[in-house]
Amino acid sequence: MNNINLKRLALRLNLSVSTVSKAFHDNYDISPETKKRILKLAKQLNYQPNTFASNLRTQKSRTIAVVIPEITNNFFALAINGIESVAREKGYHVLIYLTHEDYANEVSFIQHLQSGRADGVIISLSDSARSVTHLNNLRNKDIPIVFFDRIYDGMKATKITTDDYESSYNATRYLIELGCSKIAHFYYSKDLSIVNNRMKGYLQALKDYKLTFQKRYLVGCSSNNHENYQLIKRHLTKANRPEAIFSSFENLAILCYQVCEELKLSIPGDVQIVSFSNLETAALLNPSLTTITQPAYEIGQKAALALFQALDKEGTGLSNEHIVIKSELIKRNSTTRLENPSFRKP
Amino acid sequence: MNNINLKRLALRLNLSVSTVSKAFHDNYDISPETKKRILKLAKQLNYQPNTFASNLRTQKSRTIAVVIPEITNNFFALAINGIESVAREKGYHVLIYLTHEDYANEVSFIQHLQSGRADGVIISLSDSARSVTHLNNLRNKDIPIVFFDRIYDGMKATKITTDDYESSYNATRYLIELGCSKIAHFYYSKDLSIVNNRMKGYLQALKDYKLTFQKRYLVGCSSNNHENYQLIKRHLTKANRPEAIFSSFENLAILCYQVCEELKLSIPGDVQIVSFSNLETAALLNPSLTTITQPAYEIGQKAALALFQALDKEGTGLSNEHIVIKSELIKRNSTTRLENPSFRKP
DNA sequence: CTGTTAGCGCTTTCAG
DNA sequence: CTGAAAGCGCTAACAG
Repeated sequence: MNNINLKRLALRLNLSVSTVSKAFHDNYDISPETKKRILKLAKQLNYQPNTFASNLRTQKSRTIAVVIPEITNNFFALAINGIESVAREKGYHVLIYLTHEDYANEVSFIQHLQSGRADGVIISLSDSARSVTHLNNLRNKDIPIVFFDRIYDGMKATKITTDDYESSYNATRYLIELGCSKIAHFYYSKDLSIVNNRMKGYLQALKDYKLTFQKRYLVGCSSNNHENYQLIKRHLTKANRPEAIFSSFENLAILCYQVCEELKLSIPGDVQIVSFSNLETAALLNPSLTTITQPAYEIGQKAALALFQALDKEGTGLSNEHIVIKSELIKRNSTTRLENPSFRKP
Repeated sequence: MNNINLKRLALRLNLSVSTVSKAFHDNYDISPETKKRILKLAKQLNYQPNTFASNLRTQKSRTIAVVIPEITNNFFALAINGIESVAREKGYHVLIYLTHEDYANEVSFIQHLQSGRADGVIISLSDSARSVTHLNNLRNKDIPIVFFDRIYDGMKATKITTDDYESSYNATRYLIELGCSKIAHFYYSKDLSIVNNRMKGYLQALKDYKLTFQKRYLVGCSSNNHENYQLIKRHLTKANRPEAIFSSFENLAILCYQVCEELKLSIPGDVQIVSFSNLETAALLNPSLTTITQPAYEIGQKAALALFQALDKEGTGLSNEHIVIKSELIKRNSTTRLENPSFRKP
């Protein structure tokens, strides 16, 4: 083991371990020359302090954990991008945990994170999450939590969401103003806070515009896309098929596209579609997709900033702030195109 | 600090620390009843062993690091998915580092990883990577490295790529067989292994089919998409504009789409486009996009498996295997559609 | 089957 | 300005 450590470094310099250690932590009294000598040899020998030893000693990991349902989804990918950008700036490391919408995974991850592996946790709840004792356990160990998008309201913690209710309301109104009266809403995971809010916005818009709500236009989907495909197909084949679709999730909208293609329904000629979606490139490729787009990168950044704030004033009582960020209704139709496409920034 | 640890657990049970410790490491001799007692109290008190203490002691972190250029890219997102799936199965944790194609970031991440924070590293090189002393430093600390997609050939390590040369050759041939003779190739980052191989496949196909290579159809792009947009526009406005485009990267293909839209060129009527792309949904939304699609999830899995193999037989000499995985040419045109869309699996 | 003990490598107080 | 020493929490060899 030619591994270099403080002790060996000290030995070669005829200094004590503590002196050498101090050289790496500026604030200590140590003569400039010795410091220079130490740093020089350290660089030369390519010395890297052992993370675990210092973590153990200081009880800090300089690491945050991000727990999300999935990553092959532009919203979460962008959010991680935002989180990583501020974490790196602060010299923190980022652990990733993917629940794949499985509550058991979520519990096991959170349970493990009590080990101190991370100083704080940013989480977007899994689809099937119910009990939250695992989250309470974590909190009892003074590990701060920040929720984003799929939040749990019952815990004192910073939460970051978008204006799901308002944007859904506006999207529905947009469809109504286009002249549609038969507007279907496709959703799943009724237990998720966001799903609920989106549905409420939809229902309220119908109400305000005096459209009678029809139960058959409220379509709860499952997590099985093949089943969903058939379900959607059935709905678009019926005599009374909807003139417009408002979808809670991008992948449901994509299924709608595929169904329309199979059924030779033109979009937006036969059916209008508006969906939550952050898949900018998809939208760019298909000019008839109107989307509600969440500023995922900013959400990620905000979440990370909130977490660091909590870490800084640790113990001073937890923030219970609920930050709501505006999402954008991006209207497109076959004749207009997006100006200044922002590509896959940043 | 109400934090529970081995010592406190032992105290409450009137046992020694070591006995308690043994209860958590099955293989030791310890009476079934004591073990049960210990585990019971541990669960009750919600005990979680301190990661850093055991890491420090065992010199193992049960953590791997993934260093990639970006994450808002379906290829890398899927790859992480694959990596995470096998890591979780093995009880490993995953650290994420995003270089944003910046070599300085790559160096600093790798430099830090010598601290032992991770047992091994999976990396796809940054765009601008040149010197590899940082990688050598890491290797000197016996931290295994696995390369994927954007590999560095000069180091003894497992490397996983797709058949870039062959798939590019086939894609080019496909365009030729459609009757195109003026085929442009758009690329960037000539230093990347994959870019080189893709270009070679393109050139060889031209040669084999006796098409004279024209320098102006070989278009090197930059990392600035706004510049690229203009560049592509210029190329598609010229009198002698290409009949087909073969693009090394998805985002360049998307720019082509946008340019075509602006110039009112129909795809595939006026211009055929084939591109490397893993953005399945985008392809689904736009039926005229023909893609070379890499099995990113499998690549991630293979990379992780290779890394764990290296970790297992640590010191027994490094593997220098180069695994090549086939990518798929998915042909689409406006009249056919994909059968059995796999959605965003898995 | 259980306990004692010696560190892993680092930080940090305290004494010189 | 430098050094000695204690200890973070855990593991594992060794003794009993």
